[in-house]
Amino acid sequence: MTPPSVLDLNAYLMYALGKAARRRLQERLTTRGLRLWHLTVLALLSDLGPQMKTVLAARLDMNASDLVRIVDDLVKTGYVECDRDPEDRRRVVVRLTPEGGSALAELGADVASADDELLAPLDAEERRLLSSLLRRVHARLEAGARTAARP
Amino acid sequence: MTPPSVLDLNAYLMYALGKAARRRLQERLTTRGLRLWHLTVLALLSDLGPQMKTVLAARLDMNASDLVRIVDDLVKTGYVECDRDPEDRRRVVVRLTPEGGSALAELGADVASADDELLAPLDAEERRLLSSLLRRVHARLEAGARTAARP
DNA sequence: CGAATGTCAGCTCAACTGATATCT
DNA sequence: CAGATATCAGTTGAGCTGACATTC
Repeated sequence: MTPPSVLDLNAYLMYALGKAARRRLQERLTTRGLRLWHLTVLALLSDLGPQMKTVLAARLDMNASDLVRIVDDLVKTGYVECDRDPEDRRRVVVRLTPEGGSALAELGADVASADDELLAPLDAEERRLLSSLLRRVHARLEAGARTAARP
Repeated sequence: MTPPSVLDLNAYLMYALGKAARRRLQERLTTRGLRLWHLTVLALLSDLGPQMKTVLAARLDMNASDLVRIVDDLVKTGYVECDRDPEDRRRVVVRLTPEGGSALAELGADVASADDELLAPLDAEERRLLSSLLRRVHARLEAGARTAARP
C-alpha cells in the first residue's frame, strides 16, 4: 500500500504531510474568519511580545509584503495594534491587544486537536521523537535563512 | 532560539517544513519548466504503470480538476499519452512515454539532493527513523481519505 | 434513471517579485 | 548618499468548488 518511489523522498513526504497539516489547521480557523497567518502572527506576538514587522516576517519565513496585509486584517478585527517606534520612526511595532490574547487562548485547545488528528498512528513516545527530529530540522532551516540573509 | 509556542504544534512544524521542502523541490524543477505536480504525476505513473486519472488524483491527494490540467501539460511536452479505455469509454488511461521516463530519470539525482539539503542536521540513522515515522503518518492519512471517500 | 469519470470556469489563499515611499 | 523599514500593485502556483457532459 502506497509504495510509489515518490515516497522515497522525505521532501515529498513532508510536503504532503504539510498540506494535510495545513488543511486541518485551516478547518479550525475559517469558522472564525481567520487564516493560517493570522494565527501564527498572533501566537508569535504572544511569545515574543511587541515586535517589528521585519522580525515577525523573518521568524515565520514569510514575505514582508504579505505580513503587512495580515497585520492590516488583525488591526481591523482589533486583535493587534501598531505604533511607530519614536526612536526609529521607520519601525512599526506590533503588539497583541487583550482581545487578540483571548482570541488566541480560545483557539488553543481547538488548534491543538489538529495535532492529535495528524499524529493518530503514533504513541506518545513516538510523537516526542518525531517532534524532536522536526524541531532540529526546523532550527537548522532558520539558522540557514539567517546566515543566508546576513552573510 | 526559536522557542515560540507555535512550534509546540507538530502540525505547524510540518506545515513550515513542508513549505521548505516544496521550495527546494521547486528550485530544481522550474529550471526545466516543470512544476511539483508534473514530477509527482510522472513518478507515480512510473511506479504504477498506466492509470486512470481518478486513481492518480486520489493517490496524490489532488483535485481531479487540477490533475486534468497537469496531464494536459504533460501531453503537450510529450511526457505522457492518453487513451480511452475501450471497455469503459468514460475512462482515460494515462501512460508514461519513453521521453517522460528519461526526463524522470534525469530528475532523479537532482531531486534527491533536496533531501540531503533538508535533512542536513540528521545522521543516517535519524533520517531512517524520521522517514519511518513520516511514512506511518502518511499511510494513515491515505487510509483515512479512502474510508472517508467510500464509507 | 443514478452513479462514475472527466472537463471546464472561476474563486481564494499562499508565495513571490518589483516599485515606491519614508526614515536613519 | 546608502541602507533599512514599510507599503503597495501585480503575478504565479496551489487548492478547492460548482457546473456540465459523457458513459456505464
